[in-house]
Amino acid sequence: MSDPMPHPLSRMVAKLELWTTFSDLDRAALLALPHIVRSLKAQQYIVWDGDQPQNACVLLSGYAFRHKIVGNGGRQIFSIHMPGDLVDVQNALLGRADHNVQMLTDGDVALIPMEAVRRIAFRHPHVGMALWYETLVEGAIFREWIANVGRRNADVRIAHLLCEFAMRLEASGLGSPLGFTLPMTQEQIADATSLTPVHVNRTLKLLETRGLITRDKRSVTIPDWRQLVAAGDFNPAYLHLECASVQI
Amino acid sequence: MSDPMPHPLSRMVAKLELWTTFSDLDRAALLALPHIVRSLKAQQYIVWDGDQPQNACVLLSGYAFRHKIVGNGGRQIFSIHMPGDLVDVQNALLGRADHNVQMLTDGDVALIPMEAVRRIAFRHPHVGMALWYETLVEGAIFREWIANVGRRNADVRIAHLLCEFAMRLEASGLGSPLGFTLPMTQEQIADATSLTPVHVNRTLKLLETRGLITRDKRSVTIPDWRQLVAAGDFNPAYLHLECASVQI
DNA sequence: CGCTCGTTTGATATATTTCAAGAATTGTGG
DNA sequence: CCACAATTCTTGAAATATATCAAACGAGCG
Repeated sequence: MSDPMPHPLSRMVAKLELWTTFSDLDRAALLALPHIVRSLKAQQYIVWDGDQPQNACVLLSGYAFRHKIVGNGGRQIFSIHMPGDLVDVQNALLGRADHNVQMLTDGDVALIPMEAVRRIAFRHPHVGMALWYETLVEGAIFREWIANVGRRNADVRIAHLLCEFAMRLEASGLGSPLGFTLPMTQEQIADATSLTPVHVNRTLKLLETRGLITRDKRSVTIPDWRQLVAAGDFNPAYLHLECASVQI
Repeated sequence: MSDPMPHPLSRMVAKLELWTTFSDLDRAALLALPHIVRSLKAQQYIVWDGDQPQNACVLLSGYAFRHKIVGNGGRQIFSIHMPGDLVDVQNALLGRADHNVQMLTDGDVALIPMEAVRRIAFRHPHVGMALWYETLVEGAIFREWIANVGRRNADVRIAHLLCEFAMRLEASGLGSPLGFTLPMTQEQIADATSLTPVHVNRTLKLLETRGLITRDKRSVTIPDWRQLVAAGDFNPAYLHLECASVQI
């Protein structure tokens, strides 16, 4: 009488349904997408900058991130992904990858032939629409990151990153948003906030001193959500989760 | 025997056709989109952060930009738009605007009821696909901006901005990419590159001293495209214009 | 248990910001 | 079309947030 094994893509479907309502047919078509599951190790690449990937990729478990290396050797991280996220349609659909997608931790991914994704978008307009929405929201998040990296100080940037991660965890129904493990080294946090590992270290310490967070290794607890939101200049509107009625 | 007055939306259609091939029906449906044309003055807002816009918006002439104001009062510009660009579907489709869209210069826009856009995306899958592509490419550009602002020095950032602008001008078939007028004040350049107006001024002067650009008021000429590309760490791959065979 | 990778801390360097004021350009009303 | 007002641009000097360099410390792993 245990839970039936959930379909590997069900988390992704649930996430897409944040944006539209699917008919049973739409849902069935999504779950019927051909795919193979791969287990990957931390640090393993899913897509390399310059690749011509043939598959879309859904993260089933673990965490992943996207990044690019610039001319002076610096690395910039663009996003952190959690289970259920479509970690790559962009590169696959556009034909040639313009950035890297890499595992942050060990985890599983599902690879879906891009042709099948294209087909489902054509034949099931609501699915196509949901994919478009997904891309639009991602764009909104990128805009916020440009502002974060461009116009906020180190402490605000990091607080903002923590708020976003917490809120997206909550929206994905993964763990508690006020106490979680941030699966990133300080160097990775630095590359996500355009800082130096050294400065990230000092700034995290500062946030802790200010009573905004508590840390133990990589686990973070947030004693007072409102305070962290204020410190991080965090306005969740850009995540467009209204309909999902995510509240912390 | 003069040119027939071109359809106001034809530039937009041409731009979308960079991403797919349309049937005559698709093209006709796009040109038949209901719309009203508005003339706007420089600085006028098209969308305010927080709005619930009911229309998508196509830029017909002039320049526009998107930006957001952060908590400390800083402004971050996310993109510069030129004629033919869809300057707003994102806010209209997502329901509530998460940033501002504003005219950079005087110009005309076409407002299209969002419902009509949604309908055409449903009924004309190739159009829906092109819109999705458009959004994906925009995401790629945002990623590059995150990297630009986050991991490059002032001189490289500004050179990169100039390269992108030149290349997109060329791709849009507007003016010459090696000599153009950048319709931005130095303060706006500062907000696009996350710098200070003062520092932009000094850095532009530096680029000029290094022989990378020549300036006269707001017009810029690029004596040697390759050199500027090198100085700006500019790799146009992220614009995904391959098919458009844009060469400078 | 030793090694590697990540974290922590200190001292110093630097790119960029801030503040301030004058010059030039653009816009505008008479 | 001129004169005044308002931006925008330019330049200098001083301040600062963050980067760089360097080294020790700690924790996980084979």
